[in-house]
Amino acid sequence: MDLSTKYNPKNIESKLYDKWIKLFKIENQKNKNYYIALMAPPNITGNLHMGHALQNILLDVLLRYKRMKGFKIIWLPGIDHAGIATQYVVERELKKEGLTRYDLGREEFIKRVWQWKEKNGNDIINQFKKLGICPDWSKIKFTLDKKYIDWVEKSFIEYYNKGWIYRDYRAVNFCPRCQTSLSDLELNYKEEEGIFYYIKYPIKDSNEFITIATTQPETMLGDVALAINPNDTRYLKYLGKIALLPIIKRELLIIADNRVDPKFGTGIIKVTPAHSLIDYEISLKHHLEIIPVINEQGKIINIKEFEGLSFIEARRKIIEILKNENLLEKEEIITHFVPYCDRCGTLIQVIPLQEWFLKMSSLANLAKKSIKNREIIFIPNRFKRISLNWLKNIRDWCISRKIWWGQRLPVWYCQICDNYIVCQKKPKSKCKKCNKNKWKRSEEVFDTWFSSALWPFAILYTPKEKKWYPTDIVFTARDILNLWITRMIFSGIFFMKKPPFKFVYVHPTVLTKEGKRMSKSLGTGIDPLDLINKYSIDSLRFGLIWQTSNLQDLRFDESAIEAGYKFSNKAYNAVRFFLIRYPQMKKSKKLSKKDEKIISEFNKTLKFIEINIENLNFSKALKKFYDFFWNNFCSQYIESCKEETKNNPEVLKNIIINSLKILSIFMPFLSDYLWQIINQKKDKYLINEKWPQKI
RNA sequence: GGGCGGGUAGCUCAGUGGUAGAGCGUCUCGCUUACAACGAGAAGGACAGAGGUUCAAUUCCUCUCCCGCCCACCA
Repeated sequence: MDLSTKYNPKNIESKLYDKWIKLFKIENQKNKNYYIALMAPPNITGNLHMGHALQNILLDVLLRYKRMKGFKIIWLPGIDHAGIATQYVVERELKKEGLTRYDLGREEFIKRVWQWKEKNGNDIINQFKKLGICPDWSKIKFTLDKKYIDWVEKSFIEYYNKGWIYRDYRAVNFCPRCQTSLSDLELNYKEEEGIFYYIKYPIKDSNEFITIATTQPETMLGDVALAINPNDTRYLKYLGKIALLPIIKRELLIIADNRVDPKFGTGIIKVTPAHSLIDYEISLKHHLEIIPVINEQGKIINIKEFEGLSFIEARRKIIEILKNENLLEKEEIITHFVPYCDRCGTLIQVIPLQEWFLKMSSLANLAKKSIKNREIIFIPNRFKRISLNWLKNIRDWCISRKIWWGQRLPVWYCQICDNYIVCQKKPKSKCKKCNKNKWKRSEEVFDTWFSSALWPFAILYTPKEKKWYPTDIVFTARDILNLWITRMIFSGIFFMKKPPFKFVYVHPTVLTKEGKRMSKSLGTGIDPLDLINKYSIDSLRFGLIWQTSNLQDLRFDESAIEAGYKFSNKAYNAVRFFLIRYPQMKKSKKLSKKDEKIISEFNKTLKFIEINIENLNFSKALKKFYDFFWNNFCSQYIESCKEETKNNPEVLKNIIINSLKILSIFMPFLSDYLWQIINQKKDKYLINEKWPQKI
């Protein structure tokens, strides 16, 4: 045995992983009982970031532990087509060539995205493999696999037949750059200064005015009513009267609705159902007309004097006219929250469109019930309130998107009239309304998250795979709790009659040491691959596990990775000590006091680690192991071996071997390497060993 | 407006109703035959602030102030 005094991970890590891959295969695992974990599929646009690294490393620790505890690990890897995100990236590529997606046309554009996917989509998988994690790579799934698509379509149809999916013309969030509607969760609100314009609306047949305040005066062109709070005695006298919309002179009925907050603004609102989500809801109750005045390009429509102006130009012109007519009472600078597109950062417009919606009330109740009944456990527990809170006041989910990259709705529109049919294959029958047979597939695609919501069961393609539902656990970042986790819960319960997982572990968000968000564009990102190159995979794993807590954030400190690097060497040298000191094993003797002590310390440590891994306290488990190994074992016991001739070398070997087994869930490369040396067994791997028992 | 997390050594964080701990950093001394990616030792903290409960509070309760996050239609 010829070992240098330094552990050199570089040569070892790359070779070992290739050997492990076949051990990860589900068919090659001998254990009987399943332990099933759900992988959050990364986007095909993505590059490995710290969040991925942390999430998958932690889950890998748990799964390696479970496997050694006797479970067959089911961990299916996958990638997500990520509709808007991917389309945006490819559009950006096109822009470099001076092209837009419209220059290519839909078909050609989609081809380009597929090309892009083939070229770059697997990068993320290769990067995931760098983490040393143990999913079965032979069963990789993609959200645009044929069978996956089939699940999504069938789910849509099942909801539709249940009466929960409907098509409607209504105000929705719209991104003018992406040219698509968005759900409430895909917006990013920024606090900004804005101008509150106080505008006087004359009361018909009187000299009186009432004043409303708005930050978007251009939308007044679409006003159809004014509304007060029914309990607001100041304005009750106006109830039922008619106000005249300035400039346009449209007659506006003054109505009452308790959604109006008397304390905000002047306590009176203008009702613009076309361009405000609340106003739309008010208009439903009062049967008001929708008058769209801003189109998908942000230009004014339907109003002669303003036709074709951008909404900003219209705003300027309107304010000017109001000033001239003495109808602008005042302007006030306020700070308010303004919605931007979460993907591309463009200012959101609310405009009315024909879209597809999923009724949420029943589904929300399904999810609520299972969370409240503790069929699903959030860890830490406080995170369940994020879900429950969202479900409590949820709106129907706009699931159609007008982008190109994604999965088309299984809807066929009649080319002749306004009829449509919901089904997977092109209808053969004639349209019942117009008796023609001209059907065209919808060009609308699904909200990516509709598809991701089905992930836990839509990735199960064969009868054998179908047994892998429900899963035991999912690890997630907290920013997609509702976007993804909550939606998987109700989808799973509805389609599979069981919640998709028992435990939801919410890991901290990785921030910079200064507490800033890690972001490439801000230059604050740290690339896990750089750290792997600089130290080693095991060191990265050690450092991330070390720093994990159940707090909301993790301020990343590279020194923890360094500690992992040093620890590798410590463990390596402990083994070296054994090999040098005891090249041949003598017959066993009685145990010394020191022997007994270290055995008892080991047993305590083992117990502590088991409890803490089961409870997902990864860093506590690792720190305990570190402390035991470095202080109790190396500094005390091994040191004592140098002098105490009474110590039993078998104890020394035993502790090392069992420690390597424990260490293998945290630092699998180092452990396997050392274990093979000390055991003199080639092609045997710790992942197939049993978790240590009390010595 | 509502909710949540945090404020402990220079940095990142553990921790407990009874005179404060780790990793990294700093200082001193050691290349002693597993390891200088190491060892021995040291410095360094009114545990955000105020009040309360208690024999005793960093730890429990209340309030305040900072930092961060989430939700909500604030027109």
